[in-house]
Amino acid sequence: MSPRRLDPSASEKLRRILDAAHELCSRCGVEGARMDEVAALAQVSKGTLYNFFESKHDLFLASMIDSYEESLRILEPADDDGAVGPVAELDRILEGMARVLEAMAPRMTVHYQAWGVVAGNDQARARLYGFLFDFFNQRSNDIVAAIREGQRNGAFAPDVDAEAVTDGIMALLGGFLYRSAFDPAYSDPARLRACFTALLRSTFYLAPEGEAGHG
Amino acid sequence: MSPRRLDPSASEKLRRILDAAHELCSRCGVEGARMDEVAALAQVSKGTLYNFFESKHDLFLASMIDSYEESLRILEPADDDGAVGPVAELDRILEGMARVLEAMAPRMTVHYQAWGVVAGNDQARARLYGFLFDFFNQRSNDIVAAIREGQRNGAFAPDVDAEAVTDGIMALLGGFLYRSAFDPAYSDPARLRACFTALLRSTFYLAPEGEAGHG
Amino acid sequence: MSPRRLDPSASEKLRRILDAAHELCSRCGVEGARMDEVAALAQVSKGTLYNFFESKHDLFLASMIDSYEESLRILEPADDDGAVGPVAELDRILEGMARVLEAMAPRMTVHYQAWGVVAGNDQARARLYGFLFDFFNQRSNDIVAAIREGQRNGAFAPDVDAEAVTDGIMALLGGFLYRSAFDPAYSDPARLRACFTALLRSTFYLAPEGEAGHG
Amino acid sequence: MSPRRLDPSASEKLRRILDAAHELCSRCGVEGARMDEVAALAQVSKGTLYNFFESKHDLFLASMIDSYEESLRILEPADDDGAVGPVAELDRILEGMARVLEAMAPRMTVHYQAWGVVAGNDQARARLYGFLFDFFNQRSNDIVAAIREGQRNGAFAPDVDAEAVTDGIMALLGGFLYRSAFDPAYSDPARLRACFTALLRSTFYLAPEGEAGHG
DNA sequence: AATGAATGAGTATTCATTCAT
DNA sequence: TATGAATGAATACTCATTCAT
Repeated sequence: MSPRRLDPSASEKLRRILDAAHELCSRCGVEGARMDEVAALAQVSKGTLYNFFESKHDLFLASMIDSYEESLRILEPADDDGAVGPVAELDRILEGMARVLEAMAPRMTVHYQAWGVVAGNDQARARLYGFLFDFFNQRSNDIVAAIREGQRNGAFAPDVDAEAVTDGIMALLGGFLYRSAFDPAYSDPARLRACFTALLRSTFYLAPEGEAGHG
Repeated sequence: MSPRRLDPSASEKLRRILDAAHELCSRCGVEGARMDEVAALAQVSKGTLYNFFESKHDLFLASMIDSYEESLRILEPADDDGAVGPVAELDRILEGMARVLEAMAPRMTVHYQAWGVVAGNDQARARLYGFLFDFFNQRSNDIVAAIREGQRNGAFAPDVDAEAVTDGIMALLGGFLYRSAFDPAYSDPARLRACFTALLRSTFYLAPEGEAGHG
Repeated sequence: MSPRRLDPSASEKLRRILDAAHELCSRCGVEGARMDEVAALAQVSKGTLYNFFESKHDLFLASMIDSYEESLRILEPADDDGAVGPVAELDRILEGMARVLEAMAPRMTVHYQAWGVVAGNDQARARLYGFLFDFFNQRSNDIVAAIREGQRNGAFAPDVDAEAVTDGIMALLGGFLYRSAFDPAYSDPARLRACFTALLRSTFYLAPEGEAGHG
Repeated sequence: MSPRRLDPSASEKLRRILDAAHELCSRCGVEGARMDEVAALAQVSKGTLYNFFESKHDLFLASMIDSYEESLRILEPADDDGAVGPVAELDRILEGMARVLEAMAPRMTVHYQAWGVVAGNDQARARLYGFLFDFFNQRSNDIVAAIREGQRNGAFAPDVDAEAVTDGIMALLGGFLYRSAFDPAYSDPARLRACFTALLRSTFYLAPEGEAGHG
């Protein structure tokens, strides 16, 4: 009879908690954030926080990894736009990165704090580092594969060191993220795209240079 | 009459304090480090710490900026090796960056914590951000100037976007630093040099491509 | 229609709860025991605990008094073995005490904690102290009565201070209980019986000394 | 120049802390006592409490063991009153026990709480139990030695089981202590002395019975 | 009556900072 | 100027108790 308003499901609560932690972390830093405030902002009691997480460190680490994941989710939906060959594939990957920069830059203050949180806690560090290591390596593998495929079918210059170029592409993203933390100009995805163009297009795309390429 | 036991000079003490702070920061994180431990490791009393610094935050911020400066000092002495033109100048800059990576990578865990320390403290943040902003912009200006000089005297391709390439070069350093924090493979300067080669040489150095360049 | 799954009777549940409390009390102490654990061990919900008891203190106090009662129950069934005079009666009482020691010694760690629980709670203290006061005084009265009866009919020496001897007998039990908490040798009923023999028999039983006694 | 009022020495502070803990323990129980209150009562800061003790448990355990020691100290000074043989020696020991009862009875509420504190903490339990075990055994050895000596030189009846009597004497003290916790009548040393007289004198002192003894 | 997730008052403990010597 | 014992504000965390289902 009563509208039986379903108790906010556990996942809704978890969402509110993670968001509250993120918000406070970006406002005051992990050290400055208090569990009382997290609870108040998430509209749950402090006890409930501890039903979801073992400790403050646990909570904030989870919040920060969640924030990474949230920022990176932007890469995924594009997977199904019928990619038409390695050039388009690489374009798609680069464009994804520009969008990742856009999504992550406002969160860098929070992300960097993760290092403070995990320093001196081997388990937490392993978890965060593992997450980042895997993310970067998976992206790298995708890029290397696209370049090799392009070299095989003649779309890309054959003498390019695919691994070095891939390292460079990933590094460009990392470098913009790094710099955006203290220089907002580098959170602009257009600026990253300009880098891609300047450093990559002329280098190894044969097409933009007409049929000539480097040779 | 008294044995005139020479007090260790203030600068020696300061050195020991900064090093102790750095050491503890890398072992336990800023939050986990205690002033007691800093004092013990630096072989001074806790009171002495407060003769040098206003607060724990001040001390660790100073330690981290000192660590940055220490890592970047490697760039400076080379300034006087009679640079013979923009190509050599750029080579020198790139080589300096490889050495900076080598020097900074082992310290990244500490450096990243700076963000945690300064979050929620406007003054400290301004100081850290200002330091980094200035460092990166000065480097960028040097590089842009070298490229423009090279374009003016025909050493570099004229159609290259000097600013975008410069952003890219700086980003490569930043990106390697970022990634080295969780993937030791990226603290290897040889890997960064390989990136420079793959992404830059063929792009805008006219020389390696003969007098032809891109067109 | 419904399968009429018989709920375990309330008394069964109560039994499980009291036993669980006792078990945890002896493992971790009252302070260390948590209601969660009691509920889990008793296989009821936490809410059910509060249907039976007002509070944690109430529950543990009840558990401890129950444990006392359980240990002392051993004294009762013997009441009906046709006692044949004060000597046999006293023997029966002493033997009962040896059996009480045997039953209580393993529970002393728990019993002593009762004082911690009731300290600072006048009502609870009154309840526990009242219980113990009554038990000891009833036993004392029984013993005094037996001795006086024996003195009246010539079985015991007439010059013995019945009250002092009774205090002594009760104290022997109390003393063994006290010491058994930290020295397991004193939980051995044979050792208590040896005390009774050494201190009591020759003192005021006329019988063992032949018809002569002390005079 | 200034009166150089010596900082209260550490031992003075320690004394105040232990006494404050004892006081609060007897008023509210260990569980009910708060560190804030201990600090206030001892006129030190909470931090100082933790300079002396690892934890609340540690502090109260130390306070309780100190309280035992304090109560038992009453036994020691008498050692040098030229004891004139085993009868006087035993009298001295028994009188010491009566005085111990007098000193300890008001502290029993606190002493019993020790069990609550050490339950579930193996190390603390070992420390408390070890202390009590040693105290009781040392007293027992003294008593057994005095009885044997008396038997050797004919002062005591030779057929008395020295160990059993000793167990009994110690148990009388323990039993009075136990009972005094809930029945103040048993904190009266005269009542314990009456027990000694009733149970011991006629039993194995040869003297009071004239040359006759038991037979 | 039974459940157990949610609550939040209560407290032990920490550690940056001070200051008498 | 150096020391380090003392301080006490600050806060993570616990767990008895409640109550909607």
